[in-house]
Amino acid sequence: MNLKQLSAHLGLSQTTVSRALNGYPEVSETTRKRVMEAADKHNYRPNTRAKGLATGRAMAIGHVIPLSAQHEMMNPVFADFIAGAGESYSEAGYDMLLSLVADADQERAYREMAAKRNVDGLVVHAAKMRDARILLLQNTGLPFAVHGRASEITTPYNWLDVNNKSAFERATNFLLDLGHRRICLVNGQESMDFAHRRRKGYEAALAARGVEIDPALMFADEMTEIYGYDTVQRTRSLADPPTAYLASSIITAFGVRRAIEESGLKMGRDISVITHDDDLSYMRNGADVPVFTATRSSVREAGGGPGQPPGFQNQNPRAPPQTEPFLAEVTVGRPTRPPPHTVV
Amino acid sequence: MNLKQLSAHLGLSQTTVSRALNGYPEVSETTRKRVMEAADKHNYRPNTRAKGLATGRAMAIGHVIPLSAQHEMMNPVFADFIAGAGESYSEAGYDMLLSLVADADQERAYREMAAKRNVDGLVVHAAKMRDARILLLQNTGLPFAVHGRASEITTPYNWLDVNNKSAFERATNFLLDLGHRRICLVNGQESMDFAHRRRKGYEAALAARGVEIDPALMFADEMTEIYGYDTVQRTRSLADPPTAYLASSIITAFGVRRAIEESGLKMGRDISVITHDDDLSYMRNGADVPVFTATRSSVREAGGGPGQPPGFQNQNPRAPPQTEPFLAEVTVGRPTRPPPHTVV
DNA sequence: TTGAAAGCGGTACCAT
DNA sequence: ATGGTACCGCTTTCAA
Repeated sequence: MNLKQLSAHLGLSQTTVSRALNGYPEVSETTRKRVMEAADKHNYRPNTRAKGLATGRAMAIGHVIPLSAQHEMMNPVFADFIAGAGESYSEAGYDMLLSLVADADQERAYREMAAKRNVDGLVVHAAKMRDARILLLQNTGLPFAVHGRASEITTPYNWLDVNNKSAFERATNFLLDLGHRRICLVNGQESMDFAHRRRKGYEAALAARGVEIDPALMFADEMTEIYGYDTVQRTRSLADPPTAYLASSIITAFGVRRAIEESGLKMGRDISVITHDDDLSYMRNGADVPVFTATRSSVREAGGGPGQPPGFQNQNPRAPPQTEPFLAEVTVGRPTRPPPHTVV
Repeated sequence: MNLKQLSAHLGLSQTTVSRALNGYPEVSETTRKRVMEAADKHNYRPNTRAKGLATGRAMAIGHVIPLSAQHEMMNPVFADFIAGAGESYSEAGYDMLLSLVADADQERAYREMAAKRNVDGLVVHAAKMRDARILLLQNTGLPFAVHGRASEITTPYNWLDVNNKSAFERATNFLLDLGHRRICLVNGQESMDFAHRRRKGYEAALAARGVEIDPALMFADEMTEIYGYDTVQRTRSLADPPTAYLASSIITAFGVRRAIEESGLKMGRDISVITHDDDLSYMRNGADVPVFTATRSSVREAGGGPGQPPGFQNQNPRAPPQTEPFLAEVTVGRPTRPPPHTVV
């Protein structure tokens, strides 16, 4: 059933039916009611493509994931973000387009998206410290927002990020409070912005207590299970091995635990592991610029008015910051060896 | 730059330019070359919506994930499937539409998709034993394929599934070979088709060796970490506790391991844990029906010709079965207690 | 308050 | 080999 058929069926013009359906004020209430009921009865839905052609809007938001960061999808934060965005979009009548693009094709991919006009805007995932995509996108003119940040990019752009630094500062403080002084950071690759920020949080916590920041205890790599495993193996042979591990991903923590089991150490007594997968207190890039918001609830609350792509509109600057701490997994204990330093 | 502008620029009709660009044979090679070069130079890309309107095809495949199975996204198999599909789609000029739909809205959602015509076909994820979506979709007339199977649905439909039964049969045999006889199955909810099949595999392996199938060792629930944890706690107090755990998800295995650590048992000596997240030998639903194929490589090899939505076409029946075993995590050992039964 | 008609940006049929 | 034109389904201006 399309508009033509529906209007013929009603003995009205397409114009009137269209107006009635889209809430234009000049339609009489009786007509509108008739139209609405008929549309409902025949399960009429406007053809997205035709509507888009006529209005110039695609009614879709693209989400871009670099193929290299494909495993990002296995991240609970990502899953939550996507679910929240998806829910919000569908409420607003938008579709979500997922694009996995190979790192080499980035440029072509974005130019194509801009030219094909099948999305109204983009959300870019897995931001790197100096993310080339941002400059690329700024040149295309396609509206976009970044999930994460690119700290080394100075031109302004919209972003939404979890509070990585404070999350890791908090986690580190937690371990320090238990008496740990040799805390091993099992971090993601430093080219990823979040990993860099997490290290900053870890270092800040140590520095605040006057605990030595030992490069031999800081690791950065792709967050696989085997990486967690190897890191433990490597650090057990140190002269002064860590009494705690702070892992950046639940998968990596899995590997850490497996290695600890095999080493014969008693978890929670000899050793602690904390996986702070993410702390979902999202940060926003300012009050006076359009931002994209995530997390299920915040995406929902930011849901757009008619004609407003959700996530690309102004955000109430007085809204309280979102705080949904998300601890994927915690196993803690005090170290058995006496703390080598006095607590400051 | 649109077709009109491009053709004006070239002094040709839109028809000719369109034909040149779409590879129609009646265009002279000189003209085609001129057109191609101009299109390239001006970075021309046909407007997706206009093209779709004219051709009646959306150039997009929808992927549907029930909101209740949102955590499916954190599954490595799912990530791989999506990445493979996405890659294949973009090569064929298709987009991937992701739809997270609430369980209650299923009916409405599918009717809408069918009516809005913004996808050419659907892929349904997280199949249940008796998945109502299949009947729903069959009524809409929208082409679809199921990732997974719905064993209790008897009407024919297209599906692609991992070989859950044989994967778990294999894993169970592995443990049996090590001498284990009390193997605890930490499975997903039995309403999910894959969980049911996994149990069948587990049971088949036990039965083949004449090992008792003990309901007290079989668990089924949502595959969270705490579920794995609780299951271990619960089973340690049995008169004849398990010497091995076979977990259905890496996350659940995480919980199993944590509980074992806390119990003081020595992993790999007192106890074994095996997480067989999935065995990617995909099964196809027959040689003479259109199927959807997944896994990165198989999606790629099934990539459609022009005008053929990838994944909804005939598959070469002589293609060798895909075999990419994927063991997320294995830690094994022989049980310390003497095997209570003689090995058959 | 309603309707006719002109686009939106392509494709494809029918001529030439 | 190339071009004119109707049409895909909807929105929107202009006129009535």
